[in-house]
Amino acid sequence: MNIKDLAQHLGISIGTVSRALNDKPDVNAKTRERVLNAAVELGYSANASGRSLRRGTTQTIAFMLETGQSELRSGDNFFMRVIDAMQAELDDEGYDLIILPCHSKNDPTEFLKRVIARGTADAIVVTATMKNDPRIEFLLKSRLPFLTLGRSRLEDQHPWIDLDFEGYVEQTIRKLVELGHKRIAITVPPTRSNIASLLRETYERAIGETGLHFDPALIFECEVSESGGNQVTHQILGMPNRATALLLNYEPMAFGVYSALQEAGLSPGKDLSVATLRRSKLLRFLNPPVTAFEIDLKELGRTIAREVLWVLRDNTHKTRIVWPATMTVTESFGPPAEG
Amino acid sequence: MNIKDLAQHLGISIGTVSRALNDKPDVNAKTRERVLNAAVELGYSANASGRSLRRGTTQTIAFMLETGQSELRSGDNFFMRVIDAMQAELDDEGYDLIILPCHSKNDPTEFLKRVIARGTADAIVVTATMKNDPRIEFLLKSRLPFLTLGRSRLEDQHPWIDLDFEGYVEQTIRKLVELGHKRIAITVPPTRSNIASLLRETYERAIGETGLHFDPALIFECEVSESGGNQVTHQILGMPNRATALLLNYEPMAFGVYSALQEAGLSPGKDLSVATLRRSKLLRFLNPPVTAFEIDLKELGRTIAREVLWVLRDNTHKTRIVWPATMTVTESFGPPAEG
DNA sequence: AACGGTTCCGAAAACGTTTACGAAAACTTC
DNA sequence: GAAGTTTTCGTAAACGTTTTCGGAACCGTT
Repeated sequence: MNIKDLAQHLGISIGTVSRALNDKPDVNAKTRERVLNAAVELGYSANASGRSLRRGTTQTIAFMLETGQSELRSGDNFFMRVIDAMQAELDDEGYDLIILPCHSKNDPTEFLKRVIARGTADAIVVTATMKNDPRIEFLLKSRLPFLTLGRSRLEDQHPWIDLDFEGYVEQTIRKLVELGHKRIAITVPPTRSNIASLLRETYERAIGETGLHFDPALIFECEVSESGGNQVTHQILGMPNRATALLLNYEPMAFGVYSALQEAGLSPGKDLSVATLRRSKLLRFLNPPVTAFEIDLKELGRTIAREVLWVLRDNTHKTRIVWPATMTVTESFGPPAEG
Repeated sequence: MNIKDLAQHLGISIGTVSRALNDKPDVNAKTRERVLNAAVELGYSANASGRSLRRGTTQTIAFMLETGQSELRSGDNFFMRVIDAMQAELDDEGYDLIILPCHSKNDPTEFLKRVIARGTADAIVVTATMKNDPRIEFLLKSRLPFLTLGRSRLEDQHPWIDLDFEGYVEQTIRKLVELGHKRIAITVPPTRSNIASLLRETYERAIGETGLHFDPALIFECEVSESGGNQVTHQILGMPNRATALLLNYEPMAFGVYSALQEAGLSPGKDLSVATLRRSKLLRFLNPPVTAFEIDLKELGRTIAREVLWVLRDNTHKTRIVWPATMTVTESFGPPAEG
């Protein structure tokens, strides 16, 4: 089913058929209708390769995610929800979404280079940004419009959307200080991710602003997983002058924290106040419920879609969005245990 | 960076460049090497549209998943893991994997039709099959090679890979009967999915084989979610002659079951034996651990990749794979409570 | 030096579109 | 009814690649 077949079937030229299908002005209303009807009747849809080749555009947005990373495996499918909403929004604009899973064993920059050279997508969204991200440096030099989900060292040079990690750290610390806490611990991923440095910096600043003593020993590099939460809790319990509160950055870690406390005969909110970033359905099964921040993933996905299209159409558009998260304080917060 | 630019830079014709890059026989070893070197040096990679147009093949496998479905939201990212392994395997064979998220608000058959007409992929993997699946009927009429992850009414006419739901139901029932259970309940999704009918049929057959009385009231249609598990447990506890065991089909449901039991002052394994299909990391946080079946998702992903390529290269190849799951019996199984 | 046989390469067609261009036809205006 | 204007359509080039085909260039053999 070519455009040639379709034209032959209608007895007109392929040029006219193409114009009719693409809503070009110079085609008679009658013939346009004939063409449109025949197209749906014969199930014609323009071949993607031919169209892309001629147009130089693929009507496709790529979402690059590095699989094999634990952060993808978020208990409640962070990415699935975002992708879902993105697809819906892009579809409305006539764009396809393709997800490029770049396995962690591959060099992501090489992967990107190939994607660009081959012209698989008109724009790309990259996730899991690092402070120093070679992918971003490469994309900046390339011509491909892109948007990052996460900031970087070069954040003033590229459009990005990121979660409000500062708000998370600041609000929880403020609340904990109100409750009387003096030794507040935080976990950071043991990676070069931008999240890690952002958490560190914000933590130090927020602690300073409250007038508390900043103790680097309260920053725990730990695996972003349930067992990571477990380990860090054991470490805290073994400290001489132990922390009375703990900030997590990945919700499944809370399970590890809770189970470690339980083993020790301690309880969250009494012996250790616990907070985590994203409220997910999973967390319902923690008792007591954990203080967490709600994020509207559906709207986030829609926004990413809209913004990447904006960047695509106007490469001067500067997206700088800190995506809000709203705190819900629960019984996992309480005054610090006596000394 | 065209092939034309590359050829010009080398002072040879584009035909030779193409032949060199594609390992065709009739090109001098020296010039081939020159071409290859220049290609990596200048970062040339053949444009996808041009190549696809000429070749009639896209070197791309599509993985269609319908988002917005609760089953995708599996606690431990069933699909993410499968996709991860698929991508790695396909990459080795020079194929790209693209994921087509078809939002549930769209008509999946229309979606497919467009994908095929536009020629976005050389083959497609469809998931979440239904007993009567219009997508499969459509694909059978089309020329596009495909593989389903899940069986259907037409399972003898198309290649498929599916989980061993029969094994799951049969083995758990046999074990429960050994323990003395007489009233064994099962949950099935309230959809027209093939899984639902497969579970029903196997349940009835397996119950019959053990000589137990088959009671249709022990089949519970319920939401495939935590709250679904919660609701069904409440229903069971309210029954006059209540079930003493429950088979789930989606691991997060176990959380709902456990919490419902806890509210009622009952405990899993003592008052209600509980089993579920897929052991995931999530389940570690259930106490007592739940009897579950392990599935090797990495190998499953690899196998899907290999099989879909096989089907692509030889359309007579008949994939019929029931993917094994191995049971681990835990304290969530026990003899039935006294009556 | 003529000849058959390789080896290598360039020219050109083809894949399915879109679009610039020009021309035919229809319609207006005097 | 001629001239100008508008509407509508066909022709052909172009996008970047692969591949067929034919022919140079080279080799060795007579």
